[in-house]
Amino acid sequence: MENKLKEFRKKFHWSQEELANKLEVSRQSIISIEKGKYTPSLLLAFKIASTFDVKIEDVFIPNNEGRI
Amino acid sequence: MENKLKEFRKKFHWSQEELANKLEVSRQSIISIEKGKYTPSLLLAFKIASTFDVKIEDVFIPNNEGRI
DNA sequence: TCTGTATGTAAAGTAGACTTTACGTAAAGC
DNA sequence: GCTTTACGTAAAGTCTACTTTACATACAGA
Repeated sequence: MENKLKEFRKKFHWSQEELANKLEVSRQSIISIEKGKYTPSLLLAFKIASTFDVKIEDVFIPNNEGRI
Repeated sequence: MENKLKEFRKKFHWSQEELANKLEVSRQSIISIEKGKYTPSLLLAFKIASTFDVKIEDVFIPNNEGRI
């Protein structure tokens, strides 16, 4: 699962910590998602999309290789 | 997190087992999601949406009360 | 040089998504 | 009555999303 979290965050000029606060998650979660260490839950994905005022599909791109 | 999984499944005239096979998950997962026992992972949500040829937002509706 | 801001790694713990197995029930058809 | 199909519950196990804490690095500015 690829994502454009970092691009969107930069676009809004937010630090990882600011974004974490807005999303009510830890900064570690932001780092891990940006670095592709894991894919967020559906709920967090919804929150991320609405924070950037876009659709989930605009931020997250599922891979062929994507496991369930 | 509300969802319209059952509605879409009925619309396509699929049993829970058929849908589970298409999505490559267990029938238990389908039951649990339909019954609202848990919300699927982002990857599974993507698969569900593409199976019904709609967007994630068409199937899943985040609640106000939604925890992360 | 010291301080603050931003980013990153590592490790251990908790909660929940998902699996497998097994069993229960109700309806439909022979 | 028996079998098949569809739906549901329960319980125990695995994996991973997410947390907290602590430490490291690099850069900017006074």
